[in-house]
Amino acid sequence: MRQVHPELAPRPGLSKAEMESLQRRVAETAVFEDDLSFDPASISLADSGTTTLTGDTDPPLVAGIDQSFLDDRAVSAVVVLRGGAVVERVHAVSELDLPYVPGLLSFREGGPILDALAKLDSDPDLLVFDGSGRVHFRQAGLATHLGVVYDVPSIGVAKSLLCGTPDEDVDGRPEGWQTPIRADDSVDAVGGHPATPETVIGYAFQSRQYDSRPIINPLYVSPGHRLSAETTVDVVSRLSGDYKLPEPTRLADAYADEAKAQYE
DNA sequence: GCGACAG
DNA sequence: ATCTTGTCGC
Repeated sequence: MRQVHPELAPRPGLSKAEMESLQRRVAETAVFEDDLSFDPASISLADSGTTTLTGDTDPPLVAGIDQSFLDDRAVSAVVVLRGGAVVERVHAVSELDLPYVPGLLSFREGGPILDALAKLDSDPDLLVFDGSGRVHFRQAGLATHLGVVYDVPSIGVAKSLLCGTPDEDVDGRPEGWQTPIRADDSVDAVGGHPATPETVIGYAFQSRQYDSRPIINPLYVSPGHRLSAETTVDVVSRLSGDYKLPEPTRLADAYADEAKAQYE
């Protein structure tokens, strides 16, 4: 996978103001509408090989990315799926330069993730990140930032909401439920277009809800790059298996822990 | 000053 | 994110 915009890659040593201005450039470059090389409906977790008889084609390559941490090092893991089959796994251990600061996550975790993605042989059609995409103060969260660097369709899947306002109360919703997340005052304009409450920057999505106890919180999904908010939820639902997190993310999460164990 | 915040 | 025992349920 080649970086189309290496000049926009998160790099260490920038001041807070420089990081924010780089994020504004990323947001200007990002495309929040569908520009895909595959049909979203072809996304599936079913193991479907090529069926010459019907002319079926292989499902798209989807990469799940997640990290685990040791002291001041990050273990970045990437798991690539084609349908429900794992076709490649890579990981990288990198030194962390910055602390976690809300809104600047891509500068702490982005570099380490690029280290892992550089080891990838396959060329994913879609990147699924653990964190926000467009749901971000400058509409340039981790998923947007790295998706733009590679100019590959990307999605952000977060377990909590960074900013924006859900249309409806998200508590105790049934499986499959979803509601738009709209821009609020904390979300900056992009491309001369102000971010108004009409701007849908993501969706709250209840991927799972077990009959029993603890009410499960919804996922907060948002476009990273080259997908609309609507297609983003659709794709995440297609990538959902038996757990709360979409399968690529869940497998990357497990692999990050597995790899981490080798270094401690 | 208050609020409030991905991983 | 990470530190952690037990506990409920399929």
